Amino acid sequence: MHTLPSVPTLEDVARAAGVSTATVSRCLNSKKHVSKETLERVMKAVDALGYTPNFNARAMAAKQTHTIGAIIPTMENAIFARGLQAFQETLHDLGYNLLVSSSAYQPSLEAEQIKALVARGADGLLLIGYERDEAIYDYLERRQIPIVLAWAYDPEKPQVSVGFDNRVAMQTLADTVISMGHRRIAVISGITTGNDRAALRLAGIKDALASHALNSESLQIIETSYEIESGAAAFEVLMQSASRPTVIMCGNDVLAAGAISKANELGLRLPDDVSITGFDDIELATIVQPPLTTVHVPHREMGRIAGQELINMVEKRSTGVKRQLAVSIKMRGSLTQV
Amino acid sequence: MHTLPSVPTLEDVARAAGVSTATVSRCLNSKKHVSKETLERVMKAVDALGYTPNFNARAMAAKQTHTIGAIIPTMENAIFARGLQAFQETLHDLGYNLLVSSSAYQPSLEAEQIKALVARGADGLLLIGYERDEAIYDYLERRQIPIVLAWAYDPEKPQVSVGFDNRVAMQTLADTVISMGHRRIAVISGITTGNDRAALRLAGIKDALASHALNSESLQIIETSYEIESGAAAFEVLMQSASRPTVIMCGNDVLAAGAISKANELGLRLPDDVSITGFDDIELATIVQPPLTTVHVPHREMGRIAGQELINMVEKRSTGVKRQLAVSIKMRGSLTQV
DNA sequence: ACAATAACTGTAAGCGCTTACATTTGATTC
DNA sequence: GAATCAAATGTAAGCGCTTACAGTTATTGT
Repeated sequence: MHTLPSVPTLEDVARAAGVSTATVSRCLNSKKHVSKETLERVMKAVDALGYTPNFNARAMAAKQTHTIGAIIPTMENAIFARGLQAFQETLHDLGYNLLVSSSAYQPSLEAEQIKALVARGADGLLLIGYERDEAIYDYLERRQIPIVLAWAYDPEKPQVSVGFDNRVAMQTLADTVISMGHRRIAVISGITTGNDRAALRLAGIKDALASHALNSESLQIIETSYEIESGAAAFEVLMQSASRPTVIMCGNDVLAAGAISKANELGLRLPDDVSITGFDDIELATIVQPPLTTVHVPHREMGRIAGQELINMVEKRSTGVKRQLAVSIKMRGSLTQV
Repeated sequence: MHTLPSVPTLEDVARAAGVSTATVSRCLNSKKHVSKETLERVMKAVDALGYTPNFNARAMAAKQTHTIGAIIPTMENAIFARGLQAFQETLHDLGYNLLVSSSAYQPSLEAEQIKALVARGADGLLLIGYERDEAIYDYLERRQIPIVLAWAYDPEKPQVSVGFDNRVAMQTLADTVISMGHRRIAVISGITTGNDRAALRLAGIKDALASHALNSESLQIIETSYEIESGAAAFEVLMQSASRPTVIMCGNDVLAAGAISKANELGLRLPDDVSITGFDDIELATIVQPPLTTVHVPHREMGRIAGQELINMVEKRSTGVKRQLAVSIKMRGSLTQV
């Protein structure tokens, strides 16, 4: 027969060390105002009992959790992986933890997750892009929860963001494509509803067409979810159309990877039969055959800066400064002259 | 001048609805023992105030959080993505939330994360593989936190697990490889220290060699981290060796993808110049060129069953039943006769 | 008409911490 | 040696919830 597995509390530690709970708490946190001997004795008791502070109790009493929440549209592919990794490393260095959840690209789910994270006591939030209900911004404002938006940058918007101009970035890529002689351009875009990045990238392509005095009416566009299979399916549809495109510009690398793998499956020769471009420059872009021409995004830098900026706000060292990052075109084998 | 942004509490709702806090709490939770009119009135107040329950306070009072923790070795690639997705969907259906963190394949970090998740009040935990310090199992036992281990299965071990026999699975693949005439076999394995899955997969290959009366002394093995670049680097080394292998068996699909992309980069023709195999059958396996021959793992099924099993344990409906899942060999273009 | 029962609702005691404030102790100053 | 001050520690009041228990009212049976 053995005793009930009771979890040790602060009080147990205090009793074991022969001090008050306040002293134990001070040992565990500030470390100030405690004599060296006491500290040692308390720590010994902590070890002996295998004590771990109860996070929820601590959060409730201290009204801060040292945890930051992040809500990204998807975890299923690597689009946000590298940036988030850098974000989390930065937070870790600054003494914060990260809680991540995914909204599956659904605004309503995102709203839910935001509330859940706030209810859990998140000290700050990282969100992707600008587009969301005004009520959510109000909600966060009211609870004084600092947020930074990543993967987007718009000087006009009031929110603090760390990112790049999706529209101009894609326009630049499209300019390159056009200058390489392509005229029959097709687009596999992400769903633009509720996703400002997808919408802006598409707009960027249209901008480029317009600036070259090309008609964007005839631009073939398929909007589909950001998944490999969707990219593959869309590619097949586009290649069956009457006027086959000479290039297919994809809203991100995942769609492009799907397109490339479908092309290989269909026995098409890339880039001679058709050129393909992506966006993001994730690992996948270098794995596919041929390697993908894409827009390089400084994921790690973005994550790192977002982390610093957010903690600055959380610790009230700043009210947040917007940061625009530079992107660049990464030329690889999937795009060729026509 | 506007009022301080104070967050509404249960008490505020109670006051607004003209009832006691207990009643509000009942409305929000059990819904039983409350009259219809009261419920309605309370809900109206909840809406009006924009009230969201404080998770930490709730956790502390109720001693359960309806959240499950999962610690996976990495989030940087998709190895665990699909399984985890299914796991989380299952939890969601059962009314639970998921908190995920990554141990970066480091046992000490995993231990830390486990404690953090427990401190946060996780009702149960999903862990990958068996190999970890006994002290951790004791710790969890003492706090009565149910766990299920996934991605591994060993009837001898006491812990509840949902997975497959990594050793036999890899042995089966190696058998196939050998029966296709390959004799000069090389291996790119994950780091086996602290990773039972990697170690067992490697052992499986040796088993196959032994059963074909082949000498495993001459087996070339490179142990490296589970990353694309590592796979690429290891591939290059192996192909420079005096007796070039005719096949390179990789510890997982990520390493294999790295190998394949390096092969393409080097201008090698696959699978004629060298065959390559993987393990896991993640999306990447179908994207690479040629598509990867690999061991198919039923990720979604594994995640789903793990979720059900764990919640059964959390809700004390069962003390947990181990589940072995079947895997299969997926033949694709990267493996050919020699 | 009255007791017994059922259906709601309220009271208040924690849950395990942090921290403002009070107290004690020991060192320092004149 | 009394007064002053700083450092270390203790006391106790919450933080925002849940829930056992008690109390109230309405309903039912006889």
